[in-house]
Amino acid sequence: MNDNTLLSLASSRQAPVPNSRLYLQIADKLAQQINAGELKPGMRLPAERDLAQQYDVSRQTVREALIALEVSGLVDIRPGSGVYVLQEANLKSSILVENAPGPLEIMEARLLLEGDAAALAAERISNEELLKLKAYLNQMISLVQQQRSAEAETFDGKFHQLIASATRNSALQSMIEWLWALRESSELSQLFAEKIRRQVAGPNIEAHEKIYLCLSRRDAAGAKAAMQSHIAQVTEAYVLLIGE
Amino acid sequence: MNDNTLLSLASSRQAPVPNSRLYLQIADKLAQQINAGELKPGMRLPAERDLAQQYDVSRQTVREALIALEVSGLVDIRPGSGVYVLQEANLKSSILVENAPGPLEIMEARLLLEGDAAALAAERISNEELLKLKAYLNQMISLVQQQRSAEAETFDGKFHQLIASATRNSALQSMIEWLWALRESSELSQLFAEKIRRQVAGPNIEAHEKIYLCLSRRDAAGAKAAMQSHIAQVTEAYVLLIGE
DNA sequence: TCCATCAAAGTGGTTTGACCAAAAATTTAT
DNA sequence: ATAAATTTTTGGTCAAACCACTTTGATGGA
Repeated sequence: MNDNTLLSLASSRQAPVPNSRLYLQIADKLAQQINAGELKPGMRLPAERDLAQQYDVSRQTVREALIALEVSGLVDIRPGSGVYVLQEANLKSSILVENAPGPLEIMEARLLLEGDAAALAAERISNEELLKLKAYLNQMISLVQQQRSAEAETFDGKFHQLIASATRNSALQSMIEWLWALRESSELSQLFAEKIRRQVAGPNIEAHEKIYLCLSRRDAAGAKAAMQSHIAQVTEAYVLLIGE
Repeated sequence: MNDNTLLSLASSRQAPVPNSRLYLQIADKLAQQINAGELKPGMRLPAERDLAQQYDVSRQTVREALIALEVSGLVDIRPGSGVYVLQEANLKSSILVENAPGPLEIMEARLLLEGDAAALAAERISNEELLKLKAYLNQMISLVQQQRSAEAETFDGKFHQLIASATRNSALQSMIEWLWALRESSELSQLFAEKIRRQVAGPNIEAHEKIYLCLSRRDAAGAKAAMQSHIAQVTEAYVLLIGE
């Protein structure tokens, strides 16, 4: 019965102690009214001040409850206007990634995505960004020469991230960020990176220089080819490791 | 091929429209740190009072941001103890928070990603999947003939999703799913889709047939070209709408 | 009468500062 | 060394303001 629509951390059905957090109780009550159809889509809820009085809590608590509802997709908060019911059947499909992609899948996706991104970036990158890119490259070179490959890799990441940002496409940028984060959160990928770090001095300087060169020349096709060749090379190292 | 002429009303990460709601800005910053891996799972965030000082906002605002993150499933708030990071590398979170990519950004990303995906799929798709694809296509045709364009579009989505799945690359698949989910969660994109639905009968059957044909022939280059031409056409319709 | 304009009221957004209860860290007593 | 008592830290809640924006409605001229 106690549906506890939001954040049902509770496995216990009828916990004598309801959620200790008041704003979640309020959020649940409102969510139940919405799901029960008492509050129909399009309707405006009472003002925060009224809800506070109605449930005998502070306005602040009501606000927190409403924010929870908004993030859940149940209501739409319109500043200066009010809070409006959006939907009653909340059956949106979760887009959660259950089975994390493997290292090779990540690299294949990077090959395609970052290749395209490099081509786009070549046409859209600003001179300031090119300077920043060059700076990253120099840091990378310096750190590699000092055998500090681990630190050099952080600039490797920044280098690629900056190119993603230069595409002026936040969707592309988000996806590339995600792929890198995946790599860092994957044990297997980390293991590969570790092994490779022992074998080679650090990030491939020449490959990055070539990418930078193509970008500075606004050579989209060249940048794409250079980026894909770079990533393919790293992937190759992965494959060799697996072969062992 | 790379139709980079897509004008970019791009809202880059650098200069996002400062959402008037401060707590969403804070939530976004924290979410980005989590997704970027700066805040790793299990880590405890600074105390609310510290975060408030760090971001130069009130503690109340920080609380609201944290509640949004909790409902999003990124953090776990433990009263009396602290706020802990739950997961990272979750593309979903980018939808819940602001800074959602615009319609044209989404389409540009789809052009690149789904183009590559079609090429990969041409080489890897199974006969069973081809049959399923054909079935989707037939349903689409039938629904379009009955003027039920809205329903036809659901099979449009399934069609593209199946191709993404046929790449055998879960990273690619997740990203394409994410792009579609973005489109559906974006008011502006929905508006566009609605307007287009009134103008045209429904999904472009010929374009989908051509894609299917190339896939069945295992023609990677052809599939990529067909897919990109298809998406470019839809994008073109968007651009025309903006022109009005 | 109509309607553009502007003032007032309503609404969410944010700040400040205070107090509480529970968890965690520290000290004290055994 | 262990257990108990105490202090500190942390999130949870309340309160009273003020702000910016939206909505409403009254006003006044055409």
